[in-house]
Amino acid sequence: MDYRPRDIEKKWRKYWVENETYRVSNDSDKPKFYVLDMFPYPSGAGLHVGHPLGYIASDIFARYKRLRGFNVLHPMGYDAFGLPAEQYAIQTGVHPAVSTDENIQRYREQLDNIGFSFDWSREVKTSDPSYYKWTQWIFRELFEHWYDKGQQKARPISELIAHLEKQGTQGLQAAQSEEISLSAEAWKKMSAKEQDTLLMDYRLAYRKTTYVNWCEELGTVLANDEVKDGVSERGGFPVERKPMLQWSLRITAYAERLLQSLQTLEWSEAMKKMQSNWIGRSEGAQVFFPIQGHDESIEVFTTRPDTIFGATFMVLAPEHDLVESLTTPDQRAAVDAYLEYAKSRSERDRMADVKEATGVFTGAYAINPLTESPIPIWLGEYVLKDYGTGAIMAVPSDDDRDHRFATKFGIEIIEVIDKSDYPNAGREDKVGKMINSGFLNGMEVLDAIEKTLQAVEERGIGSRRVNYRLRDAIYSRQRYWGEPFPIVYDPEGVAHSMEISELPLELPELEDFKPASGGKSPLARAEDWVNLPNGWERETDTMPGFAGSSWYFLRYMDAHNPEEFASRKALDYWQDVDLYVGGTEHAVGHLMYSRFWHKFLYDKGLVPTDEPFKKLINQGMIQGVIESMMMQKEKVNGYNRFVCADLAAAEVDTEFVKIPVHVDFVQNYGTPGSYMDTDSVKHFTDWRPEFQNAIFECGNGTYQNGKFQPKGSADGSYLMTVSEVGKMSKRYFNVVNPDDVVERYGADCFRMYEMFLGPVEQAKPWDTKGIDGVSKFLRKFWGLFFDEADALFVTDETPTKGEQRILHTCIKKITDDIERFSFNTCVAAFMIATNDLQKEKCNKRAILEPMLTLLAPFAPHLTEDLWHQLGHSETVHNSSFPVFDGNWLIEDSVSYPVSINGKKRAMVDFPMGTPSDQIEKTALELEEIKKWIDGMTVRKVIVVPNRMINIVVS
RNA sequence: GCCCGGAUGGUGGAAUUGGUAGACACGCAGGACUUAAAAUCCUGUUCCUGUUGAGGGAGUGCGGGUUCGAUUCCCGCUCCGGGUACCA
Repeated sequence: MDYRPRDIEKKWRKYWVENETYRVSNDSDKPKFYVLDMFPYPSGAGLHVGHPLGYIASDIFARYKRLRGFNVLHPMGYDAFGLPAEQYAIQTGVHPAVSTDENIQRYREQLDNIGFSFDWSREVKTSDPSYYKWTQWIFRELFEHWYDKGQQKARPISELIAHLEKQGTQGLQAAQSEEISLSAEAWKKMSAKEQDTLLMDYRLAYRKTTYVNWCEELGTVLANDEVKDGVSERGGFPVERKPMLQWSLRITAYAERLLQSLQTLEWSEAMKKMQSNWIGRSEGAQVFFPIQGHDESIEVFTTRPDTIFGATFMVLAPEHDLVESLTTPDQRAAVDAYLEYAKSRSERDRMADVKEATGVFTGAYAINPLTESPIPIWLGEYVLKDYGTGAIMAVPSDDDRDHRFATKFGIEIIEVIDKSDYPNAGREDKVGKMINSGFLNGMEVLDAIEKTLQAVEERGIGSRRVNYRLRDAIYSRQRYWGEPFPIVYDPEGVAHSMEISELPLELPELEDFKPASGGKSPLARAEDWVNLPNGWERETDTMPGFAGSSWYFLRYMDAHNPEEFASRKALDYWQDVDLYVGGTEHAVGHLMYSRFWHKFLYDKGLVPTDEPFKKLINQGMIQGVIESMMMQKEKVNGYNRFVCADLAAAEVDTEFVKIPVHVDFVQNYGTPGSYMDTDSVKHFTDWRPEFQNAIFECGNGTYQNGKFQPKGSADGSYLMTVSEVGKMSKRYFNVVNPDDVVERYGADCFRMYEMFLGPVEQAKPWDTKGIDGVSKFLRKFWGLFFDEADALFVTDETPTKGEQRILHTCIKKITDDIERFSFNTCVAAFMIATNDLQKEKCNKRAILEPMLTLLAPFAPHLTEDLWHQLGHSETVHNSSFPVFDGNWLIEDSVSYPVSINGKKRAMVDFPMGTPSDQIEKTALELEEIKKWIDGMTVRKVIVVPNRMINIVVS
């Protein structure tokens, strides 16, 4: 019987669906294991061969765990809200729900084609009201809670109100936007609106005016990680800073816990580092600098309190609250001009010229609290409103930016650290001895920091303080295709959360998805929906992309529960995700927000664990080969002119642009010798008719309008192209669809080839060339079960020791390698075992059957087919993984390499357990060894039992 | 700039605790089968040197170090990939 992947794969996929083979129960005596893939956004482009890499790895692991006796949860679903569908709707009028569903269907077909073991009965979709009901519900919970820094947990807002009524803000340790001090009487006297505003300072989901990344083109606000280099990540449109009233989530309340519990996670160090950098904890001091002639003082945060004697000026952010009152009349004009300038500067401008200091003097002076000398107060855009206190004490002697500023504006610089003992130390290095610093003189920097902290606290001019770079997450989007906020405003403008019984609040139907006027969401146009009969109004913003994906892994545990986001029983059984597989691009976005939400739910006692994802594996990107031709920028006599890459390099004065070419047209693509022959050029001009009359010039001659004019005896075009490795994308014409590979080689082959390409975590270019090796292997493996006449031929004879050794070597290797996520070496091990068994002409059931189970996670279809051919009526995927027996691997003898000074010179066999001294003696007497030690002195002989022998001579 | 990764044959990669560098594949070369081709199978394939054979030398980005022994550990560089940035 021939191996025909197309037939058997279809057959068994149908069988698995009909038999609900991958359906998982929440009721099981088996230990649980939760394997999760990162939520895909179903884009219109469908899957390319890079996407399934992680899914294949996790599928292998899930199937392996199942065979090892675990009850494995391995679900899949869709992050279905998002900008692209909405942009598409604006362009075409197709409702985002419709295009999203089409895309999902396409994804599903592509995923099904690869033979994954997902339990599709648990599929979730974030845009489904039965799902986003619970996204809204969690938001509502966040709105109804504040964070108690004393107890280190979230508490209900009602308890905060009770506290305020009883004793005002006294004794309150809360995470908040601005520190407030208030008496109980003052609280009680406040209007409802005033109380609402005050509570917003505490709520975990709150509304306030923030400077946001406003993108005019998209008509919406973007999160920091949706902005790259000052333009929107999607579409590349300009982004500017704009103050707007926005919903935010107080993730900063959890900064310390998010940082601390990173240590408990099995994530790559790189990943943890990225998160801890993002949180950006720094220890230092909060110090108050009195202002000359004012009651107020300026609060700064510094990590270098030791340098305070060198603080010769202060700098405030242009947006700082005190700017108005500090500015003196004669500086007024200059300050106003600077503020005008600062406002015009977008984030992008600021980034562009980081090196150039700008600023203006306010005319006011502060008093350095330690030197007691007056120091000038400046404004400068290098000080950021949102970081620390929005004001700094500037120490030009020990800070590069302060130094640049002081040099430019002629401000005094006092050296406070003698670094003569550290000739290589830079300005900001924390080394050296204190000078010109009063009571600190003579101390080492680190001691001086501690001493200053003490002094600052003793004198009551400040205190120790920990600062975080992490900012609260802006949670409003002025879009249609997202979760509506479960918030209504009364006529006073006070925000109220909707009753749980009123959820889900569904999106209203709209005809037109363009943003409404005044930077408002398209929802504002659904007046019937916005305006409630009682005169109240709905919030018209919607939630951002990360809302639905911040908790989806919990919903899979109990995907259709209408009463709760997941039942207590399901949560207690599944606990958390044991293995999470996905790309690094979510390092600080999704992974940070999910951890934050999870900790909040944990505080509420709603989930049993403090962290959602125990182990994380990051799959590398599969890249594509990008082939381009060099085209002269200017047309020549009205024709486009393409030239060979070599010629283009020689014509230094001519400007060229790279025109990407479909890789299929290019000969030897992906190599330095890639080129377009005459046929390729013809294909190209057929494909891109706008270049029909173009000139194609190479060393061999010139091609135009279907004719090749050779130079000399050349017989065709040899137009060199430029090869690069990069993103697989439509615009480079290098996208490879997994469906095409599966059609040609079968899903089992595709799965194994993706794994064989290299370590999962490493980025690598896709190249179909090597796939034949895997395809041959699968045929060979199949062939083990059949005789020359292609009839099934498997016997019940007792296997030989050699056959057992092949099997058990393979079991050990596969088990070890799956456990350490080394799937490429697994494939190699299967190849070795198959080659060896073929040589032995092994057809014993006792060997071949365990081999099937071993291979089942990798090649689920082929193994299922052979398993049934062997007479089983149950699926191979519910059989049990073969047990390794080390006894079969015990050898009678060991081959030792014999080295002279670490270089291998001979091999010699010894019976197992030969004593070292005898090994040493025999080794020294070997013919091949003697000639190396003749005339030399043997200094030492090292014998590592069962490993090697090294003879040291001189 | 700072923080992480990485660099091994013509190519993808292997070497798990410091112990035989190049497993397993691709490609290439030669051979078998075939009228022929495809498919399949066999042999060879790090480089240099050696007419064959045997042998010898070099070799894991570069330069040094530790060690009997280094792809693996340490120090200093180069290049590539990713993250991040007036962060006080």
